[in-house]
Amino acid sequence: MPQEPRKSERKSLPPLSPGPILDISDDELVSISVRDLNRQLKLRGLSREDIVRMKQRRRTLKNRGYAASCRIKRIEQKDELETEKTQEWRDMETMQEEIKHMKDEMSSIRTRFEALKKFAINNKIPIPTELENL
Amino acid sequence: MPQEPRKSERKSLPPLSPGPILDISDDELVSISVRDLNRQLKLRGLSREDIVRMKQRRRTLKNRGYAASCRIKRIEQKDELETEKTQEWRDMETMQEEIKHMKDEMSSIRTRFEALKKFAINNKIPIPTELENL
DNA sequence: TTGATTAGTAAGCAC
DNA sequence: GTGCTTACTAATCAA
Repeated sequence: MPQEPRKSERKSLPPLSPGPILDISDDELVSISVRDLNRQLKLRGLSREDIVRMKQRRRTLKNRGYAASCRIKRIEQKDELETEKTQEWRDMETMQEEIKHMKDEMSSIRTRFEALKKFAINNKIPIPTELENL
Repeated sequence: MPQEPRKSERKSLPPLSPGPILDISDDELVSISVRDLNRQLKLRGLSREDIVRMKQRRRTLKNRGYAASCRIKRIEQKDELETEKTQEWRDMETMQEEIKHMKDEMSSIRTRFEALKKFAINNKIPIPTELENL
């Protein structure tokens, strides 16, 4: 099928040339139900060949749409993956901060415990062994 | 361009029909340098039309290859994203465990500190205020 | 000219 | 039949 050259514009395409007898726009042809299409075809008494051609045009138009949704779906899934990755990255940052905070707190506790122990030693206070080590 | 029907086998495709005069396989045609191609074309005295046709066949074969690498690249990038996501998920599990472990440790320390304080109180040992609270 | 990317086409598969 | 997916072609753009 010949295609008009597309400049920098790739969104639309000239409609498929209508059949020699039944002229119907691309939009109509993809929208119409098979029942109604057959009715129109019979009504206008198209030849078997023209009918086959019209069916094929419909199929082609449908395929054009399917291909488009397939591409859209693909980039949406990719975007989704990237979004999830970004979110996970944020979550990890939060957790890293939580860990850092806890480490600081732990270190502070140990320091103060050491001070307490030194106080006990300086004041000759005996501490039970099981309480001595943190 | 007519295409042979592809059964369940979509990896290869029958070669483009060779030009009417210079017969060369698809593989050779895409591999050969422009220089050598021109040389062969001149050598065999092909008509201008045949030359154009041969050039176009070469371009088409090249495009076939480009399209293939493009598809491969796309799925590789997707795999890469998924692999990274999996790794991040593992990292987060590790960090969760680290946090849990630290929480346990912190809780243990507080418990023992309380025991120590109770010991001091029971033994009437005065502890400086600044050492009293963890 | 080459390589990459996009929309569109046709084929095959699954439902 | 319908819808989706894939390989391929042609057009277009960038280098």
